[in-house]
Amino acid sequence: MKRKITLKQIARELDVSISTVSKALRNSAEISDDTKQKVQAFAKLYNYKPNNIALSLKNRRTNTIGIIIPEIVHHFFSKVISGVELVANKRGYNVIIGLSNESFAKEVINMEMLANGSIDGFVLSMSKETLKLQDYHHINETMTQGMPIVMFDRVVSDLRCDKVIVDDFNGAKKAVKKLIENGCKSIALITTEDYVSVGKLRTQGYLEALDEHTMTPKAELILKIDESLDYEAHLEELEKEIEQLFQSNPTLDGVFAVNEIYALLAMKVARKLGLNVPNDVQVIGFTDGVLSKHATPSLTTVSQHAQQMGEKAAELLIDKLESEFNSADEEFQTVVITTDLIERESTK
Amino acid sequence: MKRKITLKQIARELDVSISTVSKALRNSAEISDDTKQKVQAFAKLYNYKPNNIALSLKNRRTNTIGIIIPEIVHHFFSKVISGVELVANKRGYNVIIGLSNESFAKEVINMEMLANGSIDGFVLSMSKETLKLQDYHHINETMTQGMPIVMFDRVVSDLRCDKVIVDDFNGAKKAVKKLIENGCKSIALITTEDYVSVGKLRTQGYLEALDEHTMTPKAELILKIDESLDYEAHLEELEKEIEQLFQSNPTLDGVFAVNEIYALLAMKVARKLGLNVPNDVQVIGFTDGVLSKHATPSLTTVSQHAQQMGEKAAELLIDKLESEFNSADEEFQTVVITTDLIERESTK
DNA sequence: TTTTAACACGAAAACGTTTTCGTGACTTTC
DNA sequence: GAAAGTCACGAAAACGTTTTCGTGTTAAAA
Repeated sequence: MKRKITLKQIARELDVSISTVSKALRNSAEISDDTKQKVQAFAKLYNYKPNNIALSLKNRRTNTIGIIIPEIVHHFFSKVISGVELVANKRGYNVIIGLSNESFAKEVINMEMLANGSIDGFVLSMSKETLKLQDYHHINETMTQGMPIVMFDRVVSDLRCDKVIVDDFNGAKKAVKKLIENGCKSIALITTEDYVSVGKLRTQGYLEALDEHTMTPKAELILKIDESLDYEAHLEELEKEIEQLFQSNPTLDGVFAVNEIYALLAMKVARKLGLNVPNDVQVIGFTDGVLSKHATPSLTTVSQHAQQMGEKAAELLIDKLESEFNSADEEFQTVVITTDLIERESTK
Repeated sequence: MKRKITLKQIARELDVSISTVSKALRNSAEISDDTKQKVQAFAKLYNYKPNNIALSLKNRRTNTIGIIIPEIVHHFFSKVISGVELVANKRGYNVIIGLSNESFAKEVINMEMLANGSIDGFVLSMSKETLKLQDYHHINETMTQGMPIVMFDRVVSDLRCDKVIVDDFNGAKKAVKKLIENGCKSIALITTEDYVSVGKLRTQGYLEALDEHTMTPKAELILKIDESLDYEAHLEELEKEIEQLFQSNPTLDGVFAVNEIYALLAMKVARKLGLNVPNDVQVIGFTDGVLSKHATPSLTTVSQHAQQMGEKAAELLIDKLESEFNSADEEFQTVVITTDLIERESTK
């Protein structure tokens, strides 16, 4: 088990100084061609590669960016990572991940762990708990120490940093308008509690669309799912709630759901109640995950372009990292990724 | 934008030596209580945290593990990462990801990038291209340099390292036996080309199950999908192939597919041909992804316990890292994660 | 009083780089 | 033949730690 070879070892072996080796490898004009050749050949033979850690220490930059997300087993987030990784690699950066599991404490710990020199900057999406507690001290402290942060999707507008967000409001509005144009008269909304900014905006889009068509929103058509019975764990209760929604609104002919699972469940309930999708009731979801594409009938959704979000976030971060001179001007951008309505079989 | 504070700065500020500060913070007995208190208070005030990079350089270990996977937008792989991250964090390690996108070149580049000091060891699953080319020099070189590797899922048995694999053979066998016991007489297999070890083993399991029930396999019941038309991109062609399979085998009453997509497509085709699942034809897939759970009818699958694989792989790796003394004995384990058959609506 | 021991701290090396600044040996120039 | 310039290389500092080994001061023991 031989260790990796270092400059020092090459120097000793070739009976020159460390400086000479270093310069020879970087093709410095200071070194004679003879020596260069000798050194380079030797280095190649022993497969010398400079030690990243030593470089990081010397340069005070790691060429690594950290990404903090609530969970990774999730089509949207993994797609974002994919985008981040793509541009990071293209620009010579590595990506290190931290999962918060929607927990405030884990988010803080993870960030502190990475902020101590391991990375040059963060791309992050906040955990639900953090959003609920509205405690952003860890974010602020990190930024104060000169470490740039780019937030995406689950952002909070007060924080002074770059942001990449989805056009939740217009995405939702577009979807609901589509339902209306397709002839729906009684459109339900299945959404989350309001503290997740994303859910709130989508709700507003729903209301706005109704308003523009002079339809009055009815409280009984809006179902807010308690986050505590998050999907996977409590699918059946969730289904019951949605069934109840259908039963107490017999005229229901359209559903807009803020995520895939809610939409799929709505279709399932409809089928169970003998309703045909899309003939009796049309359904639109949010997030272009695998479920929408492979469901039967396949689901019309609002596509978020997650990969593009990741790419943009990484670009913003790296741009900031590489223009380090502007310590003063400090201007932050918010990039909005537009949504597309992908029409499939669940709408007419 | 103030930089993070260092030992040197604290030392200068408090007019003591760097050594004293370091020792005081680590509560060394060499330092008087007076000085300790002073130093610790100051450090706390300025939120001192030791610089990870400097520590890594000094200790020659980064407490970071690298994970190389073919893609991340994939339920199985993201679940594995989730498992790796879980135990890594529990044991004080960070996780850095590298995506190969199923490309040999990217796999090599990524590994070289990380192997130069950034990480202490690898968890990896090989790209299809690497498996096809059978070029493992990068793996061997990395191991020669004393960097441990744990492979999972897509492994190659010749390589001398720890491995974590799924019991593909028995998983497949169990599934097919289930179909047989449920009364299927004509069972199709939808699989991949053989060079992906995983596909090969599942095929063998299928054959073995038939054999044990003295059923003779028929070539026309085995559909090998060409990898080049991998899912997502060529869904329609794929569907046609499967439809052809159904039509040229009218007595078909069972399907075992080596992944979710193939299984879902089989159900779709069956429905299209007026066949009821599970009454006319029963279907079992492989991989416990989201699709299986949320499909209609929901899909009976062989569960791979991806998260558990990740956890186990990380444990093996960290165990090896932390027992560094055994440079000689070099014994490697192969852990087999057993599969479970999760019965849902697509079987009787 | 002298020797010894305990105490509290500092200097310096080491981890592996890059880079600045010398410096000795030649070569050129007048 | 002396001054100046070029060439090829080495010493050392710096990045931020930890740790080993002094060392000067004071208190206890002889």
